[in-house]
Amino acid sequence: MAPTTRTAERLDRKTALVQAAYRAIAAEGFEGLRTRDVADEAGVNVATLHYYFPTKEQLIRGVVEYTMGRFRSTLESRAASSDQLRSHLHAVRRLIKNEPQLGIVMGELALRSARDPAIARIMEEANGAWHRTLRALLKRAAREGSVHPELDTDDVAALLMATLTSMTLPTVASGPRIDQALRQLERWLGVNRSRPSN
Amino acid sequence: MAPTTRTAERLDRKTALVQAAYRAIAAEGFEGLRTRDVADEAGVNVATLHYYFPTKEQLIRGVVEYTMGRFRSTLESRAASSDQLRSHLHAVRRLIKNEPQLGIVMGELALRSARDPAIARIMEEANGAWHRTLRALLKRAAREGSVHPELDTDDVAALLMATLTSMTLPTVASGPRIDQALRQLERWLGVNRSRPSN
DNA sequence: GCGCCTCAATTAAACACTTGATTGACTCGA
DNA sequence: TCGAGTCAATCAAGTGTTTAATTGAGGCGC
Repeated sequence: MAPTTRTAERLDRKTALVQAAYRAIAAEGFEGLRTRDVADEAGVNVATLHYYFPTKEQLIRGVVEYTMGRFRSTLESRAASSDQLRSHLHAVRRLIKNEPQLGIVMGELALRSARDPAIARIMEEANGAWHRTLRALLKRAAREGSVHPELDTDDVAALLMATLTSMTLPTVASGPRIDQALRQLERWLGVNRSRPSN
Repeated sequence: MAPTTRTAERLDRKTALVQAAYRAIAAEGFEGLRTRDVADEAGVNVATLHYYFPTKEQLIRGVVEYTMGRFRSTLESRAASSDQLRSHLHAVRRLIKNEPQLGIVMGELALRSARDPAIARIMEEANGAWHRTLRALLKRAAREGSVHPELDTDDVAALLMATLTSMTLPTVASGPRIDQALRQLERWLGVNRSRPSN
């Protein structure tokens, strides 16, 4: 159970602190983020938190990295064949459904990016990559004939992103409407299972 | 310049406080909402704020009402004829574009609704009304032949809401992608101006 | 008109508690 | 012994809320 080396221990503790902060933000928002609570949750003293993260700001940076990493790993899903597009949509939806905290924290970060240039830059970068990924998936699907070849891939990718991003808002994510929205997207794309392609 | 009656004066001051809080939330989020700052911004003493709003919580309630009212007045737009749908989409987009604060505060409220049942209830109610409005617009458009008659109006309405709601997130609202997304929606709906209907 | 009272509105100054950050001592493995 | 890691205790600056006092407009008897 105990880590073998100092370095691993140190990593463990840092990660534990970041994850505690992540959970705190998910539960109470940035509004309710308290260094004491995070330290308690991680089972250490406040001073220990400040040993690893000199300022609260740097702890937040850690949460940003952790959160984006969590999300990125889903985006890089290596689905099999032609319906990569469909599986991508479902993967994102499943991710938020299985871990609602991730959606909430992403939402908090998105809102914070309006006041925090560092976060804004990171989010913009990630969104750019996401947009390119989606556009590539759409182009391939168009080439393979599973979606209409004359779709404006830029615009469709933007629409997919907007819809998926709206899941970070509890008012959207909680009800049944997000599933309805995704279903309609699949219908229009022609990638829904019941009516395979045309 | 001076209000004529006591009641009007009182209303003015309450409104001034609510609007100051509204601006504070837009600028700093709930995280940065301070009663002193709000009072200062409204040009009164902190105690005066608490004279009108016994607790910070009740001040926030005031902001919720104010914000939802602002949004509702746009939803009830009485556009002319068949392209009510299109004009509704544009009205919402224009609203957020002209007053970015509204989008940000709505986003903050949406996130807060995860921890505040009172806000959750209000937002859910508003979303229900919005969904019904959109569905009605879609059904009328289908009857009039401007959109495909076999669309699942529930699902399309949900998709429209998700896309529009994503505008409350700065990461979406700031770039050009939200306009691309809306353009694509109009294309699929068949309500875009360049290719009127089919 | 004039003195007296009432009361809504407003304020300066606390009050009680929180919060991010620091300090200095202690632990314990290498 | 040395130093990375940890903690109890502490600090300065907030932070929502309250209190006690002041102001000034309106009512009323005279």
